[in-house]
This record gives sequence, C-alpha cells and structure tokens, in this order.
Amino acid sequence: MAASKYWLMKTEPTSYSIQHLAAEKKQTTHWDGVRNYQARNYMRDDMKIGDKVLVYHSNAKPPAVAGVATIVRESYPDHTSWDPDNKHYDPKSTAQNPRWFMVDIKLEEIFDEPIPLDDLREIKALKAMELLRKGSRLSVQPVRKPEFNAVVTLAKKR
DNA sequence: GCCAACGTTGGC
DNA sequence: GCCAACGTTGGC
Repeated sequence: MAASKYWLMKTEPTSYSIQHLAAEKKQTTHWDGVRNYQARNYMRDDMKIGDKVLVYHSNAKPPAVAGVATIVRESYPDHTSWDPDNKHYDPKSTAQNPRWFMVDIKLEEIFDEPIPLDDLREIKALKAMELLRKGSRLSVQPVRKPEFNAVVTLAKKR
C-alpha cells in the first residue's frame, strides 16, 4: 500500500470512545490492543506523524464516525501484548521480540454530531470506502483523500 | 442474541 | 500446504 495520509480506526465506545480521548492529558493516547496483522502493518509501516485519522465508533447505536485525530507518534511496540494481566495478552510477543505495535494519536476534533454508518452509505464519493465494504472488519484501514474530505464536509454541514 | 464474514490455529 | 474447527468482529 502506498503512503496514505488518511486512515480510519475503529473503537468500541463502551471501552474507549472519542470522549475518553478528549479527557486524556494532552488529549493523546496510545492505540493499543490491535491484534490483526494487516492492521498492525498499517500502523507499523505506513502511519506517519501528521496523518489524519477518522475515529469510528463500532458496536455503537448507531455505529458512526465520531471525529478526527492525528498521528503524533509513529509505531512502537505495544507493551500490553506481553502483559499477562492485559486483556490483549499474546504469549508469543515479548519485549525482546515484539509482535504487536501501536501509534499515538491526538484528538483534533469531535464532530458536533457523529455521522452514522447509514449516512455514509448514501454518499457517492464513499462508494469504494473500505469501511462500507460488505464483511469489512479491519480495525485500522486506509482512507482515500476524497473520502476523508467527504466525511469531514458532511460533518460541517450539520 | 443472531449470524455472516472473516482470520487464526493446528492436525495431518 | 490444506482445510476443518474454532474464535472474533460488528452490523442488525
């Protein structure tokens, strides 16, 4: 995948929402817990400081894009992966040989109203968006620039 | 709670 | 390397 400047990252708001991010010191957090190789590779290999991220609330009512964040630290090992007490513990990952990586993101804006998945489906410019593909489960995915712009524009209209 | 659509694991 | 069984994601 060529260098993308735009991404979408999913989170379940019951465990970590964009409001949690807003409440963080410096409105920054490390995006730990990703345990999918493709998603990891995007974070580890392609995310650069300054890239923009759509923050998506999955398993929400309704599922929706909640706002925008930006990458403030490029990939480094996800230390939760070698913590046996962590929910996302992976015995095959160690500090010496980490298998999972994460980035730091900083809140840029919370949309006045989240943009529901159903609304996104009606936008022509988003027809090919990964998020809208049937069976799409990837929790970290690249977004094309026109797609990113279409989502942000839609948020402004409300 | 259901279940389709994945991704991962492990026996062979 | 195949593929069945299992686990997970996430919309509905």
